[in-house]
Amino acid sequence: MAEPLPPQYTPQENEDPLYAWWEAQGFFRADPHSARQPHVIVIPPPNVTAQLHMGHGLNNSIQDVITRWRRMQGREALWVPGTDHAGIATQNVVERLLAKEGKTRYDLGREAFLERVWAFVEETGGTILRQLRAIGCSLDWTRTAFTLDPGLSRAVREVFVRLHEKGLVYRGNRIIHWCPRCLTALSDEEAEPEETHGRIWHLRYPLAPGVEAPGLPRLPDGRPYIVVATTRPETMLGDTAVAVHPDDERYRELIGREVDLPLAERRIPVVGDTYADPEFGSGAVKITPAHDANDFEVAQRTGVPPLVVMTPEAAMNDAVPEAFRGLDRFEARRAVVAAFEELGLLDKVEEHTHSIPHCYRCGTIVEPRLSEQWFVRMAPLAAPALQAWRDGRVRFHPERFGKIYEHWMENIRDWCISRQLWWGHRIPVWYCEGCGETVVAREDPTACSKCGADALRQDPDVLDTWFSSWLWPFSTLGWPDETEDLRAFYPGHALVTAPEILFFWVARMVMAGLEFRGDIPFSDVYLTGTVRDHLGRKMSKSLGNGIDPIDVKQRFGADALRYTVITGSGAGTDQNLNYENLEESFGPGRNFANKLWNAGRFALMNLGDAPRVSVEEVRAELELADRWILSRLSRAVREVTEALEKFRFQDAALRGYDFFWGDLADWYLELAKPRLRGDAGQASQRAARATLAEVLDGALRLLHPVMPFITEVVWQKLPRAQGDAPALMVSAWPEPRPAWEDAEAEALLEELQAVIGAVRNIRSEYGIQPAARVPLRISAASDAVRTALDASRRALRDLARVEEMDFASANGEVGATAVLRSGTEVFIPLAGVIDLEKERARLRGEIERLDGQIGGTEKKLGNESFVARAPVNVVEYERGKLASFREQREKLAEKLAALEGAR
RNA sequence: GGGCGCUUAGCUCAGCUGGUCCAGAGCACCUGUCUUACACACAGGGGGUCGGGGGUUCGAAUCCCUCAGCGCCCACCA
Repeated sequence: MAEPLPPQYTPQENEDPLYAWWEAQGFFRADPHSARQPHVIVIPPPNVTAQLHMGHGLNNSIQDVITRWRRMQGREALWVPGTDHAGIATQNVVERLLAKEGKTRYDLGREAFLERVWAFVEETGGTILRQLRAIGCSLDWTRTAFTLDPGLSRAVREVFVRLHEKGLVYRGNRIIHWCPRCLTALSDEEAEPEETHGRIWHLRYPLAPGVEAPGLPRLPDGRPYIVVATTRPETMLGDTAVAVHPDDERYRELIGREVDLPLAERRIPVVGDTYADPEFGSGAVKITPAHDANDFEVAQRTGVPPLVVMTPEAAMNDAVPEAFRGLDRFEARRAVVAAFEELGLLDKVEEHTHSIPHCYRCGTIVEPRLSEQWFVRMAPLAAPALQAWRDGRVRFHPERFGKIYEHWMENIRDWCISRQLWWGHRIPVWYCEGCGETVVAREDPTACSKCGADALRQDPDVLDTWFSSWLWPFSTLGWPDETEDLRAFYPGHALVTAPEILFFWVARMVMAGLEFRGDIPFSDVYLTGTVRDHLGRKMSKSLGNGIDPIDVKQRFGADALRYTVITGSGAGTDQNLNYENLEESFGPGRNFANKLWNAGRFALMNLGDAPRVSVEEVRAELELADRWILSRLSRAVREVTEALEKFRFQDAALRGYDFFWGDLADWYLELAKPRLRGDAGQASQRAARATLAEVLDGALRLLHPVMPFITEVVWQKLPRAQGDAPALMVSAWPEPRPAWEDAEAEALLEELQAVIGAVRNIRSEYGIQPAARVPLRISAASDAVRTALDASRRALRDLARVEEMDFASANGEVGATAVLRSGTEVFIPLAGVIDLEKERARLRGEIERLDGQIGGTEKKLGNESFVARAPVNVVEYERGKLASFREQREKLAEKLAALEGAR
């Protein structure tokens, strides 16, 4: 006889050892030689130095639900783990550490700095992978990947070279987003716009001497001027033209003439370009080609030269007059405005709200800057990726993200992939110091391919971190080699991630998959919502409003964590969790785990170690409750499976919960108790045991993907069916059993539940003591119902505490009646059960009290001065109260009438 | 400036393609109960004019229009 189990489940004692056992058994490993159909998910690689947060908790729980479900369905389920080197993010972290020592990366030099980063990564990296184990993720750890691994680095280089060979990678001098703090170029996606209140300054640029312009306003000294507007006055120091619309009557004759650029004391031309909108402002635009993307294009079209006026740190450089040199861009802004004011050239200043791009890693305002960078030509890659969505080969959950994907693909812009960082994949490009040739190569070259010189200098830049991420679905499987893994596990199936990285990552993976493997990397993209706090704010370190999943695990268990995040929101829907009240958020999951534990305990007490009897063997002995719960199970199986197939994880989990708690625990176990005790004879006991074992087993399977630990713990303790798997996690997903589905049994049991409910309600309404048993008279709605109720006398006795049951009508007796929806009438005679006199007196008292309040309320409403002063809603509130008092009174009067035998 | 999403009990959320699961669940609240699986539980109960307004329909939380609040995405209006 085993030790009796404690009445409370302790996840802390069970989870980690169980995970270790699963792993040791090799259950997480996927075999490329398997004959089973594969099912593949690649994890969105977290930053290598990241700590697990609730967002990870959510999306990894969902990935694990899918993976565990598919594995149980008999698929060769592979979930690939790994981490991302997170170029700019990780480099920033280490640079901040260095700053504490008063050093910069330049003090160390490139090599020593990289050593330092590697040391940091080795020290802190991998934490998050351990944390994923802690919450039960069934990842195949033998395939753990890192974006800077030699294999993945080779993939990166291969891709760069191939794209270069196809002419899809190019080096260009263009306006890019530049972060003056990180000192690197950023992609368009890495510059995050943020609504900002600011100003727009209107500046006067005087025309060069001798230019006639009759229509223009004039300065006090008589010179005509053009007004241009800008939100960044400091950039005027880099102006090299003023643009007007070619058809704009006001300025047409000025095109080709010049204006005197104030402060800079340069003369710049007026050019004609359709970019200038005659409707906007004065219709004239200052052109700063080196610091504005549109201006750059205008300059290209009109042949105006660019002039860089800022340093990489966004201070004014030597190209500007001495007074402004060295000033930070914002200081320079004030200085420029002040100078214009002083010169009487500040036309006006207006409040202005617009979006300003910020660096997605450090929040610094990004500066557009003319710079030489490497780009990927995206249009040719986007076309097939867009087609894949249009063909339905790639689907989004929820669907609306498809339109967002489409819009981005249709308006795709070239991707700036070079970063002026040190941490990352070095760009595989060398420049020959001899002949100036550019060498792009898979292997580090030793000599120039053109002139043979050995004086080669590698491009100092590294690649955007997403340039390795976009290859993740196949680089993790060994590409560019044709590995067994690649053949077996590409293309994959599902991808689960946050909508924030739809463009950064998801869209680009589709492009890369199609370009380099000729096939989509996955067919279904599930976008989670964002985890927020109870005030709707995004959880963040700086706000201190985060919830640590590991803390939740320690206090409530990993299953509770998973249950909460999975049931907490649907696809693309945000989830609010209160960090100040974890009990509210995670208590229900813990309680449910405890419910499973206790149902297991109950089963163990009743089934013991006896070999399991199948339901088929006792088919003839099955009773109503057995047939009912088997029918319910089959339907639950069908519905949970359908929900999973539709990526509706919330529904799947809640449906499993309802079946387990609402049907199995609340009703079946209670109905089966006396039979399991043997009160109803051996045959009935056998049938109940077989059914209990079957249904509990099925329920645990259904719930395993959501709550893997507790379900496995319980399952392991239960008697195993012949030939079953060694663990729940590798056992078979249940199938619906049409043969078990029994509409009649469901209808009859529903009726029994309604009768029991009615009796319980009456007992509670009349305050009948729990110990007291009541007689019951029933007039059944039909013969079938009558037969079923007749057979359920024991259940009525035990669950409703009925002492005797007659099929008879009330017959003028004093008591309480309930009429069920089916028409069945339930009547409890109350004489002798409660003190009728006392109850009548109580009811009369209640009615009197209500009458007083009703009268009082009416008087109040009739008071004109009150009505005149009160807001309308108060009056309506009072009316509502009055109506509810009347309703209550009516109910009480009915009850009283019944007790007076006047029905 | 475009596009999209959300707004259902005090809280967190279900309610799919309009009418037998339509007003639901869990938590919280009230009343009983330690009934030998579970008080992390059991039984019963109170509570919402489904954001406001209008419309379509025999009938709408569910479809359409509009307004408001919140949030997200995209965009070169200086």
